[in-house]
Amino acid sequence: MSAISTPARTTDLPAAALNFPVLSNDAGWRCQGSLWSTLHEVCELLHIPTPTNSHNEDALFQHVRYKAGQRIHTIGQQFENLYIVNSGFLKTVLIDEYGNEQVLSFPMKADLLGIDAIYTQRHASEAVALSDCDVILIPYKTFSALGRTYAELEQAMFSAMSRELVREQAMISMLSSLSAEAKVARFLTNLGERFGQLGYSNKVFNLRMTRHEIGSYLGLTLETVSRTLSAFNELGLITVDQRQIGIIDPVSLKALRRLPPSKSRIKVSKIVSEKMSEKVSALVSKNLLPQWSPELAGALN
Amino acid sequence: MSAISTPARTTDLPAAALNFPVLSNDAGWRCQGSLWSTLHEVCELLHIPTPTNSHNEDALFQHVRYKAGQRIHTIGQQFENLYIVNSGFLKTVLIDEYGNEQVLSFPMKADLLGIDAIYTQRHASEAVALSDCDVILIPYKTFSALGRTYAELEQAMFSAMSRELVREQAMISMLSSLSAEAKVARFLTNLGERFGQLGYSNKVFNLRMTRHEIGSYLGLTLETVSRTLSAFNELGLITVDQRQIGIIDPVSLKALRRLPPSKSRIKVSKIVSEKMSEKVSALVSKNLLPQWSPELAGALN
DNA sequence: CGGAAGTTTGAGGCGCATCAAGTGTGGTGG
DNA sequence: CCACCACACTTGATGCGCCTCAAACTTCCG
Repeated sequence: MSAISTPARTTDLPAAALNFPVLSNDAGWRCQGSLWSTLHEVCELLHIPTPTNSHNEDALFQHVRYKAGQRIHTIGQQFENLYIVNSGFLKTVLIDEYGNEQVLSFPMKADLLGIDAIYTQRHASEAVALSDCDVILIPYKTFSALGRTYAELEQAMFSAMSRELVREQAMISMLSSLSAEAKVARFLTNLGERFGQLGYSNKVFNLRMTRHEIGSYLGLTLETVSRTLSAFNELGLITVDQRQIGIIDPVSLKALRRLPPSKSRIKVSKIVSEKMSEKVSALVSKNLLPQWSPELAGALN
Repeated sequence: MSAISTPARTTDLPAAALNFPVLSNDAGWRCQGSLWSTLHEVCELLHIPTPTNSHNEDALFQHVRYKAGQRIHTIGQQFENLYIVNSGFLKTVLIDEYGNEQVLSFPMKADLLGIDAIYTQRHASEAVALSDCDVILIPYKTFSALGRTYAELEQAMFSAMSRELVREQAMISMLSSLSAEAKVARFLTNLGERFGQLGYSNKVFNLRMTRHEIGSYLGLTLETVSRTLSAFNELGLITVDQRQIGIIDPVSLKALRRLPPSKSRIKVSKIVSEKMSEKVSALVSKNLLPQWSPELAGALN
């Protein structure tokens, strides 16, 4: 991961002369693309309405290309830009006090990066390209100014940050209450759905990340991830060929859970398992069964 | 938790007649306080600079009092207000599809509630008073309008949301990489620090939440929380008397960790444990030792 | 072609959940 | 006022889910 194969740096960036937020940092060389996007194009990418009365003389936003392995920003780096993924796949990671990586997300097209830097004015996490990427650079100063002009923009930003907050809350809930199988199952279906929203197949796709990165993201070891994928494969829920995933039975995958973690609430779990255990265990091997699923619960009423 | 002892609802709310964001929901009766705060007072509470040129004719913000057990907002409830805690202690929880509670945070004075509702315009979580509370109500419409006037306000909001994002990221990291002991230790020291910032003692304080709620927050069972507290007590790191906690050795508590979860990075862990194991294990019983702490790492160089 | 990195699979062990029983405690009603 | 009950907490016994360690295999890339 951290071994970045830095391509030979041929020339210095001419853009450094501009009073634009300077592009040079130690995260690695970036091949400066010639593409620039208008505010309208950016809004379209993010699926937010273009501000009314926006003029063409509004700022243009620079595209920057990154090769797989390069970092978009690093922890502690001065905050200057927000980033929007235009194409490619990345990961964001936290590095703890002892050098351990914690994967936080796998951003892809239309995702927004860098908002965790607003508070301290320094990036709290690191974003690394998992494939070649095209990223749109939004200078925060420019964004702020635009926000003062177009209230819709500011509103969209609040909305995006709120959504991210909710996503992380769901992550927290998942991390502390789901079994390893359920985590992997959800990971696969969520990834499929995201690919689907981007126009790709939601059934067959390539994992861009290693088992290790998946494990870090889900709070598991890479061995557990590998074993779980193999188990799903044997059960006929998915097909696995290295990083090529085919989702065969998305319904069962989504239903895959574990018993409620404790006596938090209703005490039906025991009844369910007593009534259904032999029946269920006959259906699927091990405890990879979609037990405690809505269907099951409904079937008992 | 979910068994709220709803006080006898004596009369209906007279305030429902106002065109103010209506105070009546099914979350329970609220004793309407007579207190109102100015924008200046709110900014002071949040430790953000009061907008320059702000006039006294700016909106006033209503205080609302809640008794322990009452809900400030519920999941799915229409989003109308942000809330700022003026006094008291609460918890925010997510309820999953099967009724299980997931505690997300324990807000106290100066904390902001409700920002996770901006995205969907419905509250994604539930806020419950753990003690009698005084909460300031900020109608989102009012806030938006003020934000358009005072750019500093909007900036402060972005900052607050970004901070919350970073906090949740740290939570995710902790949930997936720390041992039970380390989680509880961090929980105690963090809580102490927060009390300290509010002017209370950071060494001696009362837990306002049950072991079950702590467990939910940390991704543990209540039994494990209880056992860990007892163990810390026997080791002389803290004192425990029901919910009364005394922190005796904050340094060791903070240093308390676990080995890196895997071969994520540097491979010194083995060397460390080989060199130090007998020495360390002689110092403290079990594996409650502050191993892999900065001090230890430094001691080997 | 060789080495590094990623992946799979197995064997074994430990951390924490689970189940269970008993003790304290605060609130409620007799 | 005390008795009672629901609830919170403690502590022990047991088991299993997932981590850890290890070895072989595959893929990729210089």
